[in-house]
Amino acid sequence: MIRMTGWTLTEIYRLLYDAFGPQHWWPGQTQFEIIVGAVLTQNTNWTNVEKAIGNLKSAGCLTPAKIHSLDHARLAELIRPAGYFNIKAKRLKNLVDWFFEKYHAELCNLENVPTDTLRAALLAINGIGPETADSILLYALNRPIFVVDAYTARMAVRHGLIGEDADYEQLQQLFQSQLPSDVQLFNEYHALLVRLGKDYCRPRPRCNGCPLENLPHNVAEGPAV
DNA sequence: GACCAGGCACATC
DNA sequence: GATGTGCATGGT
Repeated sequence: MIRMTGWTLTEIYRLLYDAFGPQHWWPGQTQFEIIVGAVLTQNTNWTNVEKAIGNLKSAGCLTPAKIHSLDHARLAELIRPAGYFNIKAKRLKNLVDWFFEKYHAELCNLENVPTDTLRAALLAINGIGPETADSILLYALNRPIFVVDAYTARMAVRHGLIGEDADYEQLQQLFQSQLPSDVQLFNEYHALLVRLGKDYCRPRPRCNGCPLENLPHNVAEGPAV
């Protein structure tokens, strides 16, 4: 087991959970809403995503069939508050088109598909990268996949858990190899890391009051990963 | 007014 | 294979 900081990922999880409590992720009332949110939140503040999802709901368009049938301009208009609305409209369409053509837009048809197969299929869709695919797998489809994001990378690098040149797959492997394969744990851990990141782990870090401030770290010199 | 946010694809070298 | 750039809104 790697203990470069003297702390295991399980112990770090406990520090975060004790400090912040349960985060109740993913915010979203249905599986499909979570899937849409995963695309809309790309490089965007969640409050902007909420507005876009609100627009889709108000227009009665938060269903696979509606998004499938909407023209690009109308979809882009509805999701405008989430930013990058033209590119995200295409990405949502690509995802929903795949869901229709391959699985007839029925989530139950995904249940028996192995996680690896599903992940590869999602990654093959233009506009769905590793973080978006993994967010869908974990939060919408309840698969035990750890979601890595910029905050995860910053925390792991700054506390010496991994080298700063680590890529997405290496970071994911770090967490998945050291933690039990547990959907609820992966759900809460990622959400807690986002909470940590928002409060303390920005590109210009704040340390005072950080639940991890007593861990050996190099925050002052740490790269803005 | 600058910085940042729960990325990704594509062009260029 | 690594690096740079476009995509865009809204909060701090």
